[in-house]
Amino acid sequence: MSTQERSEATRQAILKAARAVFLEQGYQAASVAEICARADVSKGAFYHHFETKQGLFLTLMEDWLAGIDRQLQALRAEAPDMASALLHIADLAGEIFDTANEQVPMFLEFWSEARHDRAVWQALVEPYRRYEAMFTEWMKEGMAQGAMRKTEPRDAARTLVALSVGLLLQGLLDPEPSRRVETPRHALHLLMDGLREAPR
Amino acid sequence: MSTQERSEATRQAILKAARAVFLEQGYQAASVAEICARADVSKGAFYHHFETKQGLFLTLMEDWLAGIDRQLQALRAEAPDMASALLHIADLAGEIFDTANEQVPMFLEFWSEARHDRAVWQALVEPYRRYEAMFTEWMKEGMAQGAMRKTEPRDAARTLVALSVGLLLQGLLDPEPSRRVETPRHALHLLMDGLREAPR
DNA sequence: GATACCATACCGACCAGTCGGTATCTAGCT
DNA sequence: AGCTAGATACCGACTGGTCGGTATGGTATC
Repeated sequence: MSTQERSEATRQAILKAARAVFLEQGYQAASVAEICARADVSKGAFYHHFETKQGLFLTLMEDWLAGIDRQLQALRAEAPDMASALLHIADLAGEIFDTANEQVPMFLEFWSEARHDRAVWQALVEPYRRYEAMFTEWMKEGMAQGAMRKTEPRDAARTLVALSVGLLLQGLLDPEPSRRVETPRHALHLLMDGLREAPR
Repeated sequence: MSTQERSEATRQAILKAARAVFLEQGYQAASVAEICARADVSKGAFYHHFETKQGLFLTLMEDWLAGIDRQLQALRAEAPDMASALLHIADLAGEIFDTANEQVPMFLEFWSEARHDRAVWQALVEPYRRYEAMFTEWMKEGMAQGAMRKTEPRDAARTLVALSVGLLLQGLLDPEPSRRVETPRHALHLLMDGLREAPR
């Protein structure tokens, strides 16, 4: 293995260990020493690869957000037709949410740290605004294509996001996986019914 | 002021200061010394009134949960008729959520700490289950009274809770208060439309 | 004089980050 | 090919400081 490859491997080992320790103990409680021990790496190596503990945390967050970006882009590419997409999204919701659930604890960790750390806050809010804008566009398309009734697209998008976030967090409280699949499916159906056509 | 009163005042001062410091810095980062300084009280006083830092945190959480309990009981007492309650809840949602928003940061603090602390976790999950059961009952009543269409009441309740939690967290990201009022109103309307009668 | 209430000094553990040093590799020169 | 200067990757002891919690003592109230 070349030096470069070894270096990259060390870096990845640190990132992996850090993710685990942050999840177990939380960002604040996690110690650099333990991350190093878990990665089987010295403190020198740690500070060679990362500026500070916060810097490492931000790197982790950027990687995570990049993953979300990719998933969303893929989702959009797969279903260019909003009408059919919205019809099926509720049926898929169960699965989607069950897989996403692994990442939720880290998401919570990012969020709660963001509340007390300017840099983390910035790095989290900016993508959130992007996602909100993106979903709003989707909603507009859905309305234009007649797949859903006309309402404030931005509020509709925010509602979808809020419900998703709520469902994911709810999943954390639930030990039984069946509810983590069924409730989102049901929930998205309910919301989509409300979004489809005015009843009454 | 009697000794008892003074003692109680000290206790309350500590609780108040602790709330502020926990909100500003988070549970882990908050130091007992700073809480004492903020409450203008010595460390001796602190450890006279509370077992540990965690004990204080749990007390804070119990008080907070007791407040929720009271609010929910009041809500239920005010609207014994589920049919009309569900019809109006969406219109009221904006206000409700705007007032509730002050408490959300503390809620997040409880939740994220619960992920890493057994005792906190237990103290948080148990009431959550109670609330879920309570909402489920409300949904059942709503269905029995013909105010909403028949679906899984438990999933419907969980959906309502999830959406609420999501909206509250979303409010944290939003600096402009108008969205904090409008989005919940809109969101609850959408969900209630889905809950009312099957469209298609 | 017993007890509840509070103050202060202090302890051992721990923590993020530093720093002097080593080992390995690469580039350029001869 | 052999040699060397410098860069890169890494090591681990150490520092200055903070933390939660305790031990001990004082004082006002019952």
